[in-house]
Amino acid sequence: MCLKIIQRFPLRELAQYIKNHVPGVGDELLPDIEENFRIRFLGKGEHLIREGEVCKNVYFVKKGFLRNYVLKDGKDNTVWFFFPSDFLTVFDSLQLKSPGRENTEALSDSELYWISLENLEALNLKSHTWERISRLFTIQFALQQQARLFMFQTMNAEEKYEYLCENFPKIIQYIPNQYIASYLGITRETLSRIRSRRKDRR
Amino acid sequence: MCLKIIQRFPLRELAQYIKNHVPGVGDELLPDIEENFRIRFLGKGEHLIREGEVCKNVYFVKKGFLRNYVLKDGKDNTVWFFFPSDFLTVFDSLQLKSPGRENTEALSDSELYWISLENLEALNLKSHTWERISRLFTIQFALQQQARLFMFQTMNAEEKYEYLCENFPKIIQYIPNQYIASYLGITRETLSRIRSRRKDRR
DNA sequence: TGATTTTTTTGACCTAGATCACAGAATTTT
DNA sequence: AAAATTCTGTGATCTAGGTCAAAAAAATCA
Repeated sequence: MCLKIIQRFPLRELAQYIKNHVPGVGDELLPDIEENFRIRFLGKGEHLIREGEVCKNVYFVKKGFLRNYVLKDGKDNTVWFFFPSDFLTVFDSLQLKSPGRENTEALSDSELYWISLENLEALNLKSHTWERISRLFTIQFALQQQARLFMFQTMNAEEKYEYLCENFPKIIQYIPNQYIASYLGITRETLSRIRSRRKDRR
Repeated sequence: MCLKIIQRFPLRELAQYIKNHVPGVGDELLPDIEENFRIRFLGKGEHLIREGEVCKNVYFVKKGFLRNYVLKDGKDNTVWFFFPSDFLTVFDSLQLKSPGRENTEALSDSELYWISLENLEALNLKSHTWERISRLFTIQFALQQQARLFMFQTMNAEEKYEYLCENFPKIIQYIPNQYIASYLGITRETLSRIRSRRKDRR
């Protein structure tokens, strides 16, 4: 009885998050969650995923913040930042079961829950509800990608930074400028100049 | 009996496409497809969707090719091209039920099947199989967005064009260069110079 | 088929943002 | 707290790709 409570306790963020984001879903998921998710700790600076690996898991950030990046011609391109209550994976590697180009680095001490794709797909096959949950989170991912693509296709350096300030204040607040620049596809120097011009204007 | 065959006939591309792309799915979908999809014709140059509208349907291209584009500061940004057997919608507008920024233009006389999101969601709710089909096609969409984003973040003009030639020869083959340029986020002039340099080299 | 419109190419120039090179601030380590 | 490292800011240049203009080629129309 007491053990049961202790077991459940660590996964409450995840269960709560799903309940908040998928209408009509309740506590019936808890047993599946408990059986299938595990926890993993990462120290600041440690890597969770390296390019060339096939990513076989989906992670959920309990604590900390992390960054996915791709190296191309020695240049560091930040793909995404992850904060508590974000799902983290290398989407193409996971879905295509092929080696990925992305690396995942912990920017602070972090705690993650994770499930293997194999187990997640078993849940999706077994239960319409899990299939629906997976679909809804895939929609969220697709919406993020689409919005970011729109940013890259239509905005200049300054507009991209403004967009970030308005829509992702958490990134501005917690992430070092060098990574923000690499996330926006501009150099540290350009970002620095944008920031100082911006300060002048007010 | 004969009527039934006639009714079914026009939707065979769609049913076949789903069967080809979703493992373990067979003819049991046909009644749902017949009941929920309608056909629509568009002449070359006609618009299917205008910015500012809430897109409430998902389309499937039976014949022709089309283009989604966004206008920003008078500049035309091509978002995507659609060919036979592609699904077409304005994803964010559809999912968020909010006015979209995209326009859809037929680049040739076209025929589309379409279903309302309302009816599609009813199928998703009623049937685990439809939920799965929807999830798998959402994954495909997300993969496309991710790959395109990678292109924008990491490639220069010439690399983007090479990437297109290798991965989307259909676009090179059928689409006027001005739209290819706008799809790559470069000017017609730059594309023209890349193409002539390329011709020189061989 | 020739006339008109649209698209593509080519050249001369320009500019947003990159690169290079340091100096000053912050962090982190000892 | 001093030393070492890692970040951020600023100036001087450079360059990929944009802009403008006008000709050549291709597609559409009558």
